[in-house]
Amino acid sequence: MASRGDEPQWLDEQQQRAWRALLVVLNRAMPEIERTLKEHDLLSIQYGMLVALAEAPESTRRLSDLAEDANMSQSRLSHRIRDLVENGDIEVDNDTDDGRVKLARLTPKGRRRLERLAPLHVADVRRLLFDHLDERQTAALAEALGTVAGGLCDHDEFRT
Amino acid sequence: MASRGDEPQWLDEQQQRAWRALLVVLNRAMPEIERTLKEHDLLSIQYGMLVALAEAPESTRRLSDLAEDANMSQSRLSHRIRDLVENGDIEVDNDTDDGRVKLARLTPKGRRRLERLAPLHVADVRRLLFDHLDERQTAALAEALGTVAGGLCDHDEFRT
DNA sequence: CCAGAACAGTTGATGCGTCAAGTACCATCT
DNA sequence: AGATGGTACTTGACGCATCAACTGTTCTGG
Repeated sequence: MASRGDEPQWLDEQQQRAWRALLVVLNRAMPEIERTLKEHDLLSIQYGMLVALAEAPESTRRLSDLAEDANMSQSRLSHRIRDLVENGDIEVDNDTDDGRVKLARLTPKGRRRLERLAPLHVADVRRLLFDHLDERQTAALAEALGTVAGGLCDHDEFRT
Repeated sequence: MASRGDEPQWLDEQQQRAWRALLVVLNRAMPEIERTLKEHDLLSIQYGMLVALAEAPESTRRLSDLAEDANMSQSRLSHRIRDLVENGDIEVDNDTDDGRVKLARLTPKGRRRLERLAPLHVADVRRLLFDHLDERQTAALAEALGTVAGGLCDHDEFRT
């Protein structure tokens, strides 16, 4: 561990390198990935919603859980789910147990759409990120980012 | 499932883990970092512009180079630089050599602003990312992301 | 030279994300 | 039962990013 200083605590050289590289990845790779999805009339946040539903039991999730998955506000979810419903990819029903809750369900049409898009999306991710990395680097990346992600989610659970 | 050369090429388990963790980092850490800057009336893209200028010789860069740094469109830069100019953090002058070009220069006021904000920004980055990682993980992250970033920039330079 | 292409930057319209305010429902306590 | 507070979701306004269209400047080939 670095010196637990009282001073501003700058980033050391490794941290600086990692941080700047992360920003480059965000600024270069992400827009391109988004672009491919947008050519098929989906935002990446909507793609994520379809994936979350496809992986859920009964292809169904509460809207608030769906929002939590992607760390997005309920407002944003409400806005972005409209298109998916109008397009017939998702159906939304009131929960019979709790009148406040609504349940989103992936329709067969939505699933087909996801299955059609997934290979294109994965191809982007591979081309932009993983084609540059060997197995060792990929494992190291998964471990480091996984640790950070775990920390972020734990930390979030303590928030009020 | 035979491995024929023309099938979709899914992500293997490590890649899947790395990719999902990266998305979590983006969705959780980045908004929080942005939030701190916004409390001081700066977008993170504007913070990046100030940093780029502070590191440039004469604290000066061409607008188009500034846009290239952050991989943003000239249009976006044009919109976002307005506030910085109006606020006196940056001054913009025509290049005497090339009538098309404008040069952005960080003012002393802008530099003070940056120096005031940097510690807060770094504290966020440390808290959200690097406090979760030991030295080995940080080095691995820097190496892997650095490789990806290098690949992205090289690839970009070949585009036209 | 000069015509066209390429480069540098700006502007305005449109769509998405954020925020504040609102409706509706449920849980708890007295 | 009624009051209070918390949860789930929607809506509309506003700010930022994207895109297309535009002005103005420099470069290039004939």
